[in-house]
Amino acid sequence: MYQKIKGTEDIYGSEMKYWYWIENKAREVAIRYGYEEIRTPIFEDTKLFVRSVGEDTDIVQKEMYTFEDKAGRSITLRPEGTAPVVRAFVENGMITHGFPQKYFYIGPMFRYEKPQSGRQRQFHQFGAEIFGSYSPIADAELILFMDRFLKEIGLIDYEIQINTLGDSEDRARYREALKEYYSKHLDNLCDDCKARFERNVLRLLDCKVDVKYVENAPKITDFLGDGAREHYQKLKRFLEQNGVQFVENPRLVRGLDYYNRTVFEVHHKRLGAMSAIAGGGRYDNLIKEIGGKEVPALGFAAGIERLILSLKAENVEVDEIGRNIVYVTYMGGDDVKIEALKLAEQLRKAGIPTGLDLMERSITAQLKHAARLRAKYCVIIGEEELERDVVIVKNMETGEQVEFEKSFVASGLKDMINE
RNA sequence: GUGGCUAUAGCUCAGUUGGCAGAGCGCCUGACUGUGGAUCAGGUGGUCGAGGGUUCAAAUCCCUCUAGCCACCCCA
Repeated sequence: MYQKIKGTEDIYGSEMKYWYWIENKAREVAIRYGYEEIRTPIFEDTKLFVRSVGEDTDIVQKEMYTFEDKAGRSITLRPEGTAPVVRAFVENGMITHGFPQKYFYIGPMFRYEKPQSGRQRQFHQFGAEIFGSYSPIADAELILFMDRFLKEIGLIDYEIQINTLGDSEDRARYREALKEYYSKHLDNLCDDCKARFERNVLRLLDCKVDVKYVENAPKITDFLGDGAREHYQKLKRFLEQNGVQFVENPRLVRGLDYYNRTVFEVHHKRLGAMSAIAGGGRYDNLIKEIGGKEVPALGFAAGIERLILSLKAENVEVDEIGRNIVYVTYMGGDDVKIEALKLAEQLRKAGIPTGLDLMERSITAQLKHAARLRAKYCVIIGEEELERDVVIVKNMETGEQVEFEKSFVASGLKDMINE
């Protein structure tokens, strides 16, 4: 027997309503905020991700699905959504369309990680990007949009954390200071932190073991230049004045290298270790970095699987996916079956979701099946009705039955459904 | 990648010191043959995750692998 690949999921049945719910809300809210959908390929040139996400990041170091195609090109299944959108923006000359530009995407991402609940190797993200604005009003609007989306899918129990990483010069000075500070304690640090010290000092702030050193470590806020400081203060004020609940987390460092200034993460309080349901920030240098002009940008991405876990944790009721409202049942020979097919077709043409027995079961079994599908009405036709050009319409809630002349069934049912 | 727990029917799970593989739910059929959800009766359904080993005998004990879950790592 074949088994699905580790870390992948078949999505069907009672799970599907959550996907419809989130995807529909995502599209609806994004369009309300003036975002256009963009669909980029699922794989890209490996170099795009190495360059944008960062050579030293975990994603590039150990999590990418990279392979050679038949012509020897190095291809990578996208581990995140921003780099492809930026590539498309540059490659298609979208800069000529004027600023700001706002795009959203929904689709699968791939990272080779050890799976557990809320972490798959193929997972799905809803993300959004804004191109062109340096202003903190853009940061504020993006976070408002994300917050609005989370609220409208029904979530309450989450926390938005924000931080600033300053500009690259600020960060360089800060890194120096951190190195100096930690070099004194290097022997006492955990093994992970010793490695981080070499690879990425900022990550030391994330450590849950060496908490006592983190507390006394220098803070980025003391190293900010005027521009970054002002940007951060304005953003906080804009958010506060617009009723966005957030907390500052000076230790918030993100796993992708392209961020500067604003970064944020959203954590759901009822999830376990995989509590980050969304995250993002500003990346003013990325577009230039991968060969475009200097265009400021920012964005966020939310993990759909984790949103679903959050919805379930909060017992949010989501819309059921519509099923058959009407079910056509019949008893008799081929003449009756032909008529049943015609009837079902007529109803469907009229826009009514209609089921039809395909199993040639007894009328009892057909009605039983229709009841189980929670059809509101059954159309019943037999030899008798066929001869008289009528059908029976049965209300499945009340049990009432009425006869309809065949040509009026569709309009009659429509009226009954809409009342 | 490291450590721990787990894997039995479509789903949730029971299966004692090794001795004929079970229940509930679901699904199907029927309850005087042209009328549904309740009830009742019957039925369908398992390579006991895979492979090997020990044994007269393995779902049960041992080994390897695979997958899932939890924590770490990191992130969506």
